[in-house]
Amino acid sequence: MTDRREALTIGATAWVLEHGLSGLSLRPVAKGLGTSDRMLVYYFGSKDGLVAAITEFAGEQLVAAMPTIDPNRPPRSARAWLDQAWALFSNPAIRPAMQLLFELDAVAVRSPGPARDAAAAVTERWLHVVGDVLSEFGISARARRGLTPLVAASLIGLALENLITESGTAPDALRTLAGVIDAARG
Amino acid sequence: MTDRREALTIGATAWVLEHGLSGLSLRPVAKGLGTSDRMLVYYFGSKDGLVAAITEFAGEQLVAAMPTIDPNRPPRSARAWLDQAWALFSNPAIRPAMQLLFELDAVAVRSPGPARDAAAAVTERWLHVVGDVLSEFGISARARRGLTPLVAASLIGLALENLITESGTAPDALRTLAGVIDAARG
DNA sequence: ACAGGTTTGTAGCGCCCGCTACAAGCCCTA
DNA sequence: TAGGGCTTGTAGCGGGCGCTACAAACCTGT
Repeated sequence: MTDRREALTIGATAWVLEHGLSGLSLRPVAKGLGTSDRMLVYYFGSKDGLVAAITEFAGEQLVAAMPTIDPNRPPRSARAWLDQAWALFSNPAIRPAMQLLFELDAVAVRSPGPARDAAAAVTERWLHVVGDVLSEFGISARARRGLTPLVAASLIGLALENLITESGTAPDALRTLAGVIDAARG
Repeated sequence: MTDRREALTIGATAWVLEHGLSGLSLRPVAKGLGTSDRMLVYYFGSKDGLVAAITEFAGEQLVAAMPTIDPNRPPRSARAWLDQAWALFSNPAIRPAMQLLFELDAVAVRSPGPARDAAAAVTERWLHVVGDVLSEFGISARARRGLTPLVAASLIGLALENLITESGTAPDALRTLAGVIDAARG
């Protein structure tokens, strides 16, 4: 049934969030889900099918988790939104998702396929979200053209750096970035 | 002998640049190098030893390839240096190295070990290089504090985005970033 | 109650994996 | 030239891999 397949997809994605995508093999995943490799092949056709389903679902989850603007609590400044976004990116509970994102990126960078599709969707959505936020702050379309990809790339780069080195430079960078955004409001 | 080990490390790194690090297994690598898996185990102790040697060497290579300032041809503006750095990052010949960098990052993000050490070394070196460049442009230490990690993270984020989506937003972002740097020269 | 399609369990095939035992080859010293 | 360590080739072990054949169990509509 489709329900069962969805449940397995959700469970397998959770397994991947915890254990990583790279070393995935059917039997351990199946055991973790209380089923057998036979069933995973039955529902997903092959290991590639399972991985595709996981990446697709994980991509949707990541897109849904983007730190957009809450209409009920609109941030009062660029700084406030950046802090809000950074609090999400550096939240330990979100860490597995960030790890999976960069794992997807690594696969996507080397070859096309479901991983690249998912990574590209997440990236484009992220650009869109940042663009909306900047628009909300009254930044002109002309200024947004360069500022949107700059802000989006900065946050991704800082998140990656933060996961690797924990050097703690992000707050300073975010303060500077907030100044850049404020200056663009004109 | 140590010479043989170094030669195998170099060759294995080249193999990984072409084929990726994640699916590495001894026999294909050995065949590619004209030797046997037996020899790789002999010289590196185990597969983990080989991977550690590769990541370490690749990390050194990446560090050595950073787009620092050429004293003979100092760039005349932030824009010029950014263009120079971006030309390197988006150079097709460098692409395998960028792919390996993000593959190392993905491993590093999930667990400590040689990959994290290498990735952290590359990241810190990159921060250092960017800091030097900004200093060269006469930007104060105070302004550099936030600007250095911002510029470093931006370029990494843009490089990643560029490899995944080829959306072509990087030039606009770089133009904006150049304006930010120039403004900081005060 | 029963037939027929859908779902699941058992067993195992062939393959590649990391790694090792063993012996032969090699080269340097005496 | 003989000995003895460093280096290499051959063969294979145990195990996990993706995947499949086959049959039992299950559910559903009549």
